[in-house]
Amino acid sequence: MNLVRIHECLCDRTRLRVVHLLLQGPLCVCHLQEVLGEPQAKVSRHLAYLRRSGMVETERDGKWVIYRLPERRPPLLETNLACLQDCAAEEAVFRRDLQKLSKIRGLPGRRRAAL
Amino acid sequence: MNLVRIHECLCDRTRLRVVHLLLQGPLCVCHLQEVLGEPQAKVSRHLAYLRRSGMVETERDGKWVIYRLPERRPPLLETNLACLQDCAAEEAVFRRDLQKLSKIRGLPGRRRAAL
DNA sequence: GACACATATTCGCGCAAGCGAATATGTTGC
DNA sequence: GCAACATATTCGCTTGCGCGAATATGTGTC
Repeated sequence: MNLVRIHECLCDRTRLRVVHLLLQGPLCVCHLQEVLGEPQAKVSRHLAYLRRSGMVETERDGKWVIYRLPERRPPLLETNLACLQDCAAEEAVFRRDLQKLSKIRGLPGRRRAAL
Repeated sequence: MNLVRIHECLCDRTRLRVVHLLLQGPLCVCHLQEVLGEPQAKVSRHLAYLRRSGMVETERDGKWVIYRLPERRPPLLETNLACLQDCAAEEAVFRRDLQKLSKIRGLPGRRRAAL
């Protein structure tokens, strides 16, 4: 995980939104899809990209796959994630994503995947 | 200047080194070239990229062209530059670049471009 | 085993990036 | 005007990206 890698992960709008959402905590793919409102294949491909880059980790929970930022993060990554956290408030997309996310989470939910 | 743009600027090793160097202050192209040790056309092309993206500004001083980070920076940019400043210490390339830069600057210099 | 749901992968495409080599443009000093 | 220096641009090429469409894989349920 070097600086170039990190920025490569974040230089696409969809991936940026994904990482930002994961800053709030682990999420299953279906929740990510719902918040992003992007086609399934697209989301999945970007998640694969992030996984290959070491930006996210996965864990299977029955039918679902949970994505999370790594627990132990090297300083480089930590610093950049903190930066993203700061910056996200500045752009409307991210604020909207957070709203959508909290709605989905607040839902009575026929599934309890990825809280 | 949105977040994606910023990360696009920083997702290439050469551009990352350029921006990091410019954090130390304005520089003329020839100094940048010397520190980077990359072919002229390559440096120039990446500088053009950064200029088109609004990441850097230029000013001509006789034969030389001086590149600098914008004086007035929107918060997004400022935050990310601070982040880069923090992170650069972690990777050897950047430390080496700083050393080379100070050597060049310390030089008796047949030119006084871009201090 | 068949089905439904969740997720991943493959394919074919268009497009932009990055590169070295060559060439063009701008500036200064004679 | 010409030579020398500084910088920018163009060309032709290869490579990787992001996409939608289609298909494959994995997992619970009946």
